Amino acid sequence: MPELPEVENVALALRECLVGRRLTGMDVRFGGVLEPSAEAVEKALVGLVLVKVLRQGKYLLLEFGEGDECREAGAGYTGIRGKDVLAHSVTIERGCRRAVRLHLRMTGQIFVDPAYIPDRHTHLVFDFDGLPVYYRDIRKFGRLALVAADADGAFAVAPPHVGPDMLEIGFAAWRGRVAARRAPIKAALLDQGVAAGIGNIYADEALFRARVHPLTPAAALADPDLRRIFNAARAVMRLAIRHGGTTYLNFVDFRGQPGNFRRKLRVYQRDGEPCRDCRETLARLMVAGRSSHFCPRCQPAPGGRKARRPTTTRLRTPRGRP
DNA sequence: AAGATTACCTGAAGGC
DNA sequence: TGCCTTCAGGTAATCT
Repeated sequence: MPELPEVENVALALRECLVGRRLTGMDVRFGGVLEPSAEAVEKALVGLVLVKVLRQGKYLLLEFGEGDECREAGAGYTGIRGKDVLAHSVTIERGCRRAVRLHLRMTGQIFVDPAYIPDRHTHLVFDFDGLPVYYRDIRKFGRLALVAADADGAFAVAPPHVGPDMLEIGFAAWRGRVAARRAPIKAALLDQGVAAGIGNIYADEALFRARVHPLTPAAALADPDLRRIFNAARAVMRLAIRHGGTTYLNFVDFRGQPGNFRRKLRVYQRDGEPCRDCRETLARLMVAGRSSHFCPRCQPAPGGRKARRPTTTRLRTPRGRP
C-alpha cells in the first residue's frame, strides 16, 4: 500500500519523466476515478503542460499550465537520487493554470513504461506527447480530482484537514500535535491530521524501532519517548524511499519494479515469527481498526509489569506471502 | 467532540 | 473443484 515513501517515489518518477511534457490526450477507460467527472478533468487538462509535481503526505498535486511564456526553472534542486530532477521543468509566468490532486489509496499505481500492457484494472491512459502513462487501481479507491485555486491563485496539495508532511514538520510542532492525545500512539501516528504520510506499515516499524507499545496513550509518553518515535518514523521512511519503497501485495514503481524495502521490515506482517532483536515471538492486535504488529518483549505494554492479556494479543500463524 | 466503526472495492487465501 | 468467508487498509462518512 502506498504510504509516504512509495508516493515520494512516484513523485520522483513523474518529475523525471513527465514534467515539461504536454498532455496531448487522455483515454478514460473507467471514469469513476476522476472527479468531479471524466469530462471535466479531460476538458481542463488536455492541451496543457505538466509543470510541477508536489507531495504532501500521501497526496500528490500535479500542476499544469500553458506551454507558451515558459522559462526554464532549474533552481538547482537535487533529487533524492542525486539527479537534477527539475532539469526539464518549466514555470509558467502567466496564463492558464490547473491542477489535479492524486491519491493512490490502497492499490493505485502509475506506470511510465512503454512495455506496460494495460489490463482490466487500467483505468486511465494519458498521452504525454507520444509517451503513454497508465493509471491502474485494482480496488478503485484512488482518485484524481481537479482542484480549484485559492484566492492567491495557488493550489493546496492536500485537503485542508491534512497536517504537515511528516518529513517536513519539526519535532516541537509534531509533539504539540500529539502530546495531548489520549488515543493510542499508533492511532495518532496514523491520523493524517497530526502529520501526513505515515500508514500502517511504517507506523508499526517506527514504534518497534522506538521500543514503544502501539497501545500506549500518546499523552502518557514522555519527551524522550516521543523524540524516539518521531526520529524513528522519519528514519524508516527516508530509508524506505532510498530502497524504492515497500512492496507488499502490489506496490511496484513506475517501471513495474517492486520496491525492495520489504526485507528490511522488522515487525509488519511478521507476527508468529521471532523478533530479529530478541527472538521473542512477534504478536499482533487491533488498534484503531488496523492490525498492529509488535514485539511483546521489546515493546512492553503500557502501564508496565505484566504482559498483555491473551485475549487482546492474538497470535496467528504466518499467512502465505506472495 | 474525540474516538470508534463502517462503506468503498477486489483479490488472495483458507476452510470445507 | 468451487463456493463461502475473512482479511488487507486509506479516507470519508456516520455513529457513540
